[in-house]
Amino acid sequence: MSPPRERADAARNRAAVLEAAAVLFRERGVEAVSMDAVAAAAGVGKGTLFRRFGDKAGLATALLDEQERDLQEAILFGPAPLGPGPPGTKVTSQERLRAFVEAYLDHLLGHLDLVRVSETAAPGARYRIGAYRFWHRHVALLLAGRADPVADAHLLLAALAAEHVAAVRVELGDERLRGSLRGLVDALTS
Amino acid sequence: MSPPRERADAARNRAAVLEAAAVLFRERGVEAVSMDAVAAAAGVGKGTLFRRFGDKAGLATALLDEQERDLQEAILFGPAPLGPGPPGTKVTSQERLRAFVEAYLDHLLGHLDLVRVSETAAPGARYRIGAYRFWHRHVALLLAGRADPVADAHLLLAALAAEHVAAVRVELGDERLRGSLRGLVDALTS
DNA sequence: GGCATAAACGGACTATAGTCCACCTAATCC
DNA sequence: GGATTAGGTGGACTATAGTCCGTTTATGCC
Repeated sequence: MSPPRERADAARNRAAVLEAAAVLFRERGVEAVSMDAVAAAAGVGKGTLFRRFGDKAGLATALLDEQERDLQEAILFGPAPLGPGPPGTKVTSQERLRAFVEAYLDHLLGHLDLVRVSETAAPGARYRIGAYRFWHRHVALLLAGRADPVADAHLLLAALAAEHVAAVRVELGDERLRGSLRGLVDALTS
Repeated sequence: MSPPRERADAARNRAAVLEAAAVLFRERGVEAVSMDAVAAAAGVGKGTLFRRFGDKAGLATALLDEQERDLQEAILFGPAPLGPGPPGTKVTSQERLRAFVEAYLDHLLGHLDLVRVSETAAPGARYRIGAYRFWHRHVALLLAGRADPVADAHLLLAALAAEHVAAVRVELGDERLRGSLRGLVDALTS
């Protein structure tokens, strides 16, 4: 079974779409850009755009993919406290969880509109994409001491939903937002 | 300044729309009903429907209004632990918060699709509607012991967002969902 | 009752997401 | 290099949310 490679025209168009979308989103804001506009700017038909990315959330997810990979890498293999550090490193779950929340918030606040679209375009979209599963698994592992780490991990991630963070940020500002999340981590790992 | 009363035709149409919407939503599910269908069933033009309710979220909010009023009444004036009870009643903030979360979950799970639409139709819709403000104020008062009750109240309500509850419920079931929320309340009021 | 007016009405209109399918082409095999 | 074909392409099409504005009507006043 030779792995069926991606066809050259497909690869070209995928790159063109991502490039065009990145530019348009930066110039006009994610919300204000229609899928028609992205297709036109990429020199591609609507059908191609949707076949490849499914919907606007899929396009946003694809654009976020690279940055999220970096963060995921750092969590799995990077230095403590975000990552596990080299073998023998001493770091508590609480420290790692705090570091995760900080890092995730940095990531989120840096791409808030994009994440928001990727999470809210379709109902339940957030919970189906691979990234959520990754964050959830990581947090659940760090909450191993709790009665129901899986449920509690969802709870913590609810407070990190783009929609929620966007709304609360406007009212309270970044600092109080960060503070309350630190408080939550502490409350869950005390 | 005599208060300008609602015109008779307006009142009639408002009632017709709410009635028609309630029936259609029950029969076909909230998601599957278009605004056109609601307007047609109510014997009303699209313009009238949108003028009055703004958008689909507004319509859902109007439908929820009555039930939410009951809950709000019970919180403000009803018997303990959900309400304050008669003067002199002894009830802790933790007890009242637990009761609120239980009662709100009952309400939410009973109208999940409707609440979901009311919260997610427009970006940030959830945080602007009056009901959210009410729940937030109530929770913040009960969290008076915390360093930042306002921020922490948003945190707790994030875990009660319809989108979140709908997704987690499917994975964990109602019991574990309730359990994790009880755990959060305890963690925030310890 | 007739009139003035502000409010409400409703359907045509626009914009956008997302689907569908007839056609095209890159890769493969001989 | 020509035939084969899986997969890709793109634009016409549908469905729906939401807007606009000319027309209608309830209401208060004379």
